[in-house]
Amino acid sequence: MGLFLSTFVNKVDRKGRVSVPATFRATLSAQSFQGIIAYRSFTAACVEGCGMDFMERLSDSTQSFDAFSPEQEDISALIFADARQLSWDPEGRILLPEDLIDHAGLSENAAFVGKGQTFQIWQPEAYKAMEAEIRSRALKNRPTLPLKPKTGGA
Amino acid sequence: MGLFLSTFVNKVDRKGRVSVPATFRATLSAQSFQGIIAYRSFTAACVEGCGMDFMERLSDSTQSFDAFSPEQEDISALIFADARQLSWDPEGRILLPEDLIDHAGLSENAAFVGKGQTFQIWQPEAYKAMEAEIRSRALKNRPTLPLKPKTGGA
DNA sequence: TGGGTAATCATGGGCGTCAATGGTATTGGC
DNA sequence: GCCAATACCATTGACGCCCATGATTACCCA
Repeated sequence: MGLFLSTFVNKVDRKGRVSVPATFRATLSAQSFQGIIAYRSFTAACVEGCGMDFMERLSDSTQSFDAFSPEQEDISALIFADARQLSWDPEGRILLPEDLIDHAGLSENAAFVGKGQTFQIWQPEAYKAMEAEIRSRALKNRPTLPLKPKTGGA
Repeated sequence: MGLFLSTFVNKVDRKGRVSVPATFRATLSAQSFQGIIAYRSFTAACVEGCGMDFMERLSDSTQSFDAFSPEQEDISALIFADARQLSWDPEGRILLPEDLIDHAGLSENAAFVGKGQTFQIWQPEAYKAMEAEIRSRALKNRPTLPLKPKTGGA
């Protein structure tokens, strides 16, 4: 399937360009759109990233709401209206729009944080702090995850 | 499939012309009608936009109402009767009809707001206000979206 | 096992192209 | 013949593409 794993910190040059980690690009290479979809997280100071396939899955999922329903409206505004298609150049870099940079507080460096099906882009220090917080919470709460049975070969 | 993503603010010139964002034109390029379908939103001060394909899907969906039913009547009046086909010129601009401009309160600029399968055209300030409201609500409510399983190759 | 080599990836900067925009000309309808 | 819609053209500014470079990693062979 191809997952987004690990965390990579890359430089943001003075043009606002930043290299998408090669492994992330490899994960996305089979998709129709050669680039990433990025939108502002509506809960944290970071940028959400994914591929076009995931966006289309999101779109399919909203179909369970009726057209013109309020839920449909909100999700659209938060995600689809905010999403940008950032195609990468031949070297694998994307150009980060100004408001995404502002929202995540990016400056010198950007951290690409794998989250499985998707990934996030953080200001490295901010992510470090967030990670520490999550880790300390995990020590207390011991979160669990019900494992789905393996989907046999098919 | 091709989704309408992101938000683009373009100028409305003194003739009432406005460029349809190139990416929107690209998603519509495969369709039969080279232009957009536009009608007044019946819930907000904006213009709804889509391609001919979506119009036909809407038409199919109204079949779930009985012919001559009140719902069928209403939807027809609200959408089909109000919809117009705006084809773009060689530069990719459409001419906005007067009543659409009035309904959305457009003047200098027009914001093309992607909504996945469709898009909307807003007066930029009005959309900003609407978006801020949705965003603040999202911070409180933390909306979630049940993801449909990936439509495996089949 | 260690050194050398080649390939890949991240980075920096210059240049060409296309999209958005504004204006003018032309055509067709009333 | 006037008004409006559309086609044509010209400008500019952002973005995409090309080059070159450095650094790290992976690979190969002695």
